[in-house]
Amino acid sequence: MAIGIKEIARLAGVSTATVSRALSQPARVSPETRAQVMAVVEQHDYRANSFARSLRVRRADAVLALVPNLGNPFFSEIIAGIQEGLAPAGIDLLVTDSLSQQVRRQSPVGHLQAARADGLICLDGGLPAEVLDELAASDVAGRVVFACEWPEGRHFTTVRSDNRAGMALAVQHLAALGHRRFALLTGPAGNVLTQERRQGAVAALAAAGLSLPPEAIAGGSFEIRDGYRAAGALMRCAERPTAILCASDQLAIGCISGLSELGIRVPEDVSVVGFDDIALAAYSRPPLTTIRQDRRRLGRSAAERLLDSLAGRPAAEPLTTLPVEIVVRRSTAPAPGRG
Amino acid sequence: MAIGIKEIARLAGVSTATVSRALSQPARVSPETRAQVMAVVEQHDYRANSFARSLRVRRADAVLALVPNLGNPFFSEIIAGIQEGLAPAGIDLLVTDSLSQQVRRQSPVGHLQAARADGLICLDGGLPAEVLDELAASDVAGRVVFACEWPEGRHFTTVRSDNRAGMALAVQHLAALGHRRFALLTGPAGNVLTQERRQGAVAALAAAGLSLPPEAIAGGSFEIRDGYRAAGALMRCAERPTAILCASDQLAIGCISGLSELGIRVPEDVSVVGFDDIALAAYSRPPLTTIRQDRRRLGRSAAERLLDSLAGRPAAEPLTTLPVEIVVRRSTAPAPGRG
DNA sequence: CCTGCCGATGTAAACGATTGCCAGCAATTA
DNA sequence: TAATTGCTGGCAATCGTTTACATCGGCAGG
Repeated sequence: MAIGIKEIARLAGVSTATVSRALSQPARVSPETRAQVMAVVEQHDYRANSFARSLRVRRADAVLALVPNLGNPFFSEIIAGIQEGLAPAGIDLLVTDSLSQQVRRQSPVGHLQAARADGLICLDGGLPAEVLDELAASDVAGRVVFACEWPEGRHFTTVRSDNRAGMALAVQHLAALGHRRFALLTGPAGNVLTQERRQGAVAALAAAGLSLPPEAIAGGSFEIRDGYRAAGALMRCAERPTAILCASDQLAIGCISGLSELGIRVPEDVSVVGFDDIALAAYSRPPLTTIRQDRRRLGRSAAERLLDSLAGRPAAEPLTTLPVEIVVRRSTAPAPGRG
Repeated sequence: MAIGIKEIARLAGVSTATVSRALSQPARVSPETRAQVMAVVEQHDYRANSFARSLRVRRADAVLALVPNLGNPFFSEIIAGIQEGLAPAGIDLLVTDSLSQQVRRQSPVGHLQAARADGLICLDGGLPAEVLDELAASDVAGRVVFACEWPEGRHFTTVRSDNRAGMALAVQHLAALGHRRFALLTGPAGNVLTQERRQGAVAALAAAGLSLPPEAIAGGSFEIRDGYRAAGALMRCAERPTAILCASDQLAIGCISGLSELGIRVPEDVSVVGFDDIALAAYSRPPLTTIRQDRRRLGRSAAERLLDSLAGRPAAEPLTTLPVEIVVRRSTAPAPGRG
């Protein structure tokens, strides 16, 4: 089918070694020979078989990204960032999701063991312990980077946003608007982002002399639907909150939607802050005040970290924390009665 | 580093041939031998080097998905569907975007030529002609499937949604509500979906005895921002439309946002219909009436089509058109004055 | 003129699996 | 008893590269 190096060598009247060298280390062959080889190469647009090459050099030139759920649009921007970081190095990107891995009972480490990928970028902080143990094995750990989420109590290279600082920004913004009664819509239980953001919120509230009563905490996923559902629950609190902190923009949008069903106006009656700044945040009604995390940069940074590590220049600091910022739009306003 | 088949063979006291057979054709070795081999295999959790295997069997067990823009969340669901269709067959998914390919001046065909991927699923209908020519080459064409978008005037295997029927459903719904003055927010010029959807709209309007004046057509991308911008333009029409057909949900959401800035209420003053039924459509305000296309199924179907084709059972019909349906929510209402 | 060196090229051995072919052996059949 | 059949398992070629090492002129220095 496809033409091979032997045939190119024959047509150019040189040995296969020379063809190989003409392509990968041009300085090693004389200009005339190189031109001669290149002519034949281009004429047949020959491309070296990547498997033979990978087999020989023991390098896949590919990395695997493991995503909790490929269908979740939240991750697309991160994936794009990863791709962006990988492309200049000519590294290919394989993707798969944790779900299908589990279903097929195979571990992502398989790809590394089979030499199919040189490294792994993992966006799922909730991997089972036995998988984490595999990843922590000495010959694998150096080829793994966690991005966005990460498993607790482990020591993998990790790139993440400053989740606590983000929640602190949200709290400060709302407190400055005079809000005193807060509620929190959290993500899934056990998720590390849920915990970080909650702790960030609690700490910032404490710093402002405020607290978060247990009944003012709802949620349980990052999904729109749960934001919608939780709106009702929060409004049944004895002390109705005037400000709702959400662990994701999706939760915030669902929540606003649920509030409006109840005849509660945002931001007049209640202020809502999201987290992430997804594309739609600016165009939801009302436009959402939220914490922006640069997901593309997160991905790019993870890719670069991994590339460094694969090239044998491990970062001094295994933990990279990217800054976040607050984007004030129109879902937040002064607390009622302080107009 | 990783253990090889030779070592496994030695430890199990058999030849490499037997190890290979024990793993890939268990029936070919006796139960005792198999057990013996498997014990050693599991003890070292040996995984055959995928490159050596691919080199020998001349199969990558991987396909490449080419996406116009990885960062666009619209595609994530399709990608998830592709992965879903590929996983049962044990095929890996490589992804890249058209943009980074262009920047690096390399064609996606390169991956096929280099034997890195067995096939290509292309979500970008706007590839340059020379790339399409490469793809149409006889030894490549059978390994390519277009999904969602497709290039016109070519004969690639294609899986798509019934875009025309979708627009017809939208028109019929609005016409039944008494609307007579329509506007259309289109996607990017030259995009095949833009054309299909426009033609679907025009045809359905004609069937209802209605027409679409040129000044009632705006847009130019599928992005939110352009929906927002276009809202103003449409409202400056001499004959203000009472119904706006949008080529994407993002356009619709942007448009509604723009209309609300102008003090125009949806659906009281103007009805708006989207296209796609993205996750947020149900939770935007008002909840969006839209045409649902099953993006996951689209991806799955494309993967299956490609797998069939790679396995040498090409479909009788190169074109697969998936049904769409209308989801009526609250962004549409009877035309003003017909309460 | 000889020696040594250097740059350009070729030779051939890996890389790690799969698989066609064949041999050995036991069980079945004539 | 001899011949046939069927099942196991080993040998070795093969997939298409890369690269260590050998080779071969040519040229400069002695």
